[in-house]
Amino acid sequence: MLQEAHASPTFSPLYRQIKSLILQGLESGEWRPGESIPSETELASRFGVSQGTVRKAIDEMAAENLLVRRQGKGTYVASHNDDDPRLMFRFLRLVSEGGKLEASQSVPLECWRAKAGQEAARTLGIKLGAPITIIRRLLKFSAKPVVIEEIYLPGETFAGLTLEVLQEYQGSFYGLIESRFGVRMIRAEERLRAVAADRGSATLLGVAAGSPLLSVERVSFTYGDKPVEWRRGLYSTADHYYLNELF
Amino acid sequence: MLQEAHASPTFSPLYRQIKSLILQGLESGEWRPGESIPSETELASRFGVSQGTVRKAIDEMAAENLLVRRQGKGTYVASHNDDDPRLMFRFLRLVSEGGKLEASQSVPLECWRAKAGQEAARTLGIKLGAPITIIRRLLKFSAKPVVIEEIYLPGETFAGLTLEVLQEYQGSFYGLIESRFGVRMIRAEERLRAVAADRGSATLLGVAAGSPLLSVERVSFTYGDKPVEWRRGLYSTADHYYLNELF
DNA sequence: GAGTGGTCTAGACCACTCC
DNA sequence: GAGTGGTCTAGACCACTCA
Repeated sequence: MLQEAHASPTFSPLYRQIKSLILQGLESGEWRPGESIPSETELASRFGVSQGTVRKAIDEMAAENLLVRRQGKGTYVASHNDDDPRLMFRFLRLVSEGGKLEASQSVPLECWRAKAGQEAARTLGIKLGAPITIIRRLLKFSAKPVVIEEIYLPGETFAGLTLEVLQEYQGSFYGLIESRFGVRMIRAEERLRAVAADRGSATLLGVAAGSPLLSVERVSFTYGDKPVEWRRGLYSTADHYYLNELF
Repeated sequence: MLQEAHASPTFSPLYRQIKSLILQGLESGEWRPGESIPSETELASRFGVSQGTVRKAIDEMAAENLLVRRQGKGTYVASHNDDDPRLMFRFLRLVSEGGKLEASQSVPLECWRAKAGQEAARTLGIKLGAPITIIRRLLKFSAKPVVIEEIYLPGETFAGLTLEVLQEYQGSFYGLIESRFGVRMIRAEERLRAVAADRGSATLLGVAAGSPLLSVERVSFTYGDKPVEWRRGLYSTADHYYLNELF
């Protein structure tokens, strides 16, 4: 079953093999977001390795935000539907000028089907003309509109997504995607530029047309580095800023 | 010397105590950037703990980019004067539209002394009116100006810094700071906004006045979370973008 | 008190680098 | 071949959670 540690020319340490076995369990849905995975000793005996080896595998996955360890309780599959708002809005980097944490509110505006254009097809890795779902929404902080964004999703996977569903759901967008469609976002890339506000966006955000806005383009990935979301947001950075930590 | 693992109410595991001992060695200059620290076995016997405990301490420090492990050779103090450009320009997130790696070139414009104003004093944690050094410089990619920035440094520490020194130095700015003044940047926070180009910046960047620019404000920290640099950059994002990975 | 993750140890062996 | 970091094991004990 398991590769001998040093037998192969494409050498991969045992704990990485264990890691990818656990990953398989996550991908296949054997352990769902929010649930606990088996204990370290249980996994060790199941895979026929020592507890320390399982531990190292889990350590890495916890560092990648795939798993969450809770001492005395167990190890859990990370979820966007968590009590902790830092996990819930993991990907939102926008902070108010004062620095205090503000509750953000999502206001879905539209949701419709379309066919993938050149760019959407390329970034989402689907065929040109394949069905996609597009969402337009507004993000408000303290009742003030701060972000307007469009979200592009591969249509096959998200067939049941409607404006009503979006309006009803309490919690983060990724929480919805996860619990309703079983798709877990685990990683994203953002490309930031400064752009001038077009008329429509300016009106929605309550700024003058042509005023500078922060353009944030995001591609999100699920297991296996598969892209499953492409979005473009325009951020009004008068009273808020995009915070990034560098290490 | 070392705290018994479980004796104190302010419990701190052994490997964290080892970690802070190694950190002391870095802060005090016992081991300098680019040099190797003693081997794990050596440190283990010196601190009277097992190799595994030292290993865990070093693991964390390597994850924080304070140390670099090199199998078969040893563990080295991370440096901004490294062959690897990913370490050299660790904090620069700007990428050209094509995505290909471009050589960036720094063009120092001015360097003068001043007294800290309200904002500089607060962010750098120094007294109002304390001496500071200000640098203005241009960053070029493929000979095109893309970034104009001003850098504020607490003056005491960087007394010998002049325009000539900046012009002569080959390598990254943090490399210079590190080798010439012994100050290691280990962490930074960036605040991003979209702003309109003022006349002067527009001219230098070769864009129209009023066109949108990405404002990047950075505070850099050295050991002990002490702020030692405040800079504000204006990025022209016509042919480049700011790339950020989210996990 | 049973079960979980968290820490620490001691020892064996492998992979890599350099002489 | 000597020395370094990298992997793996087995076992002990601690801290935390929950019933």
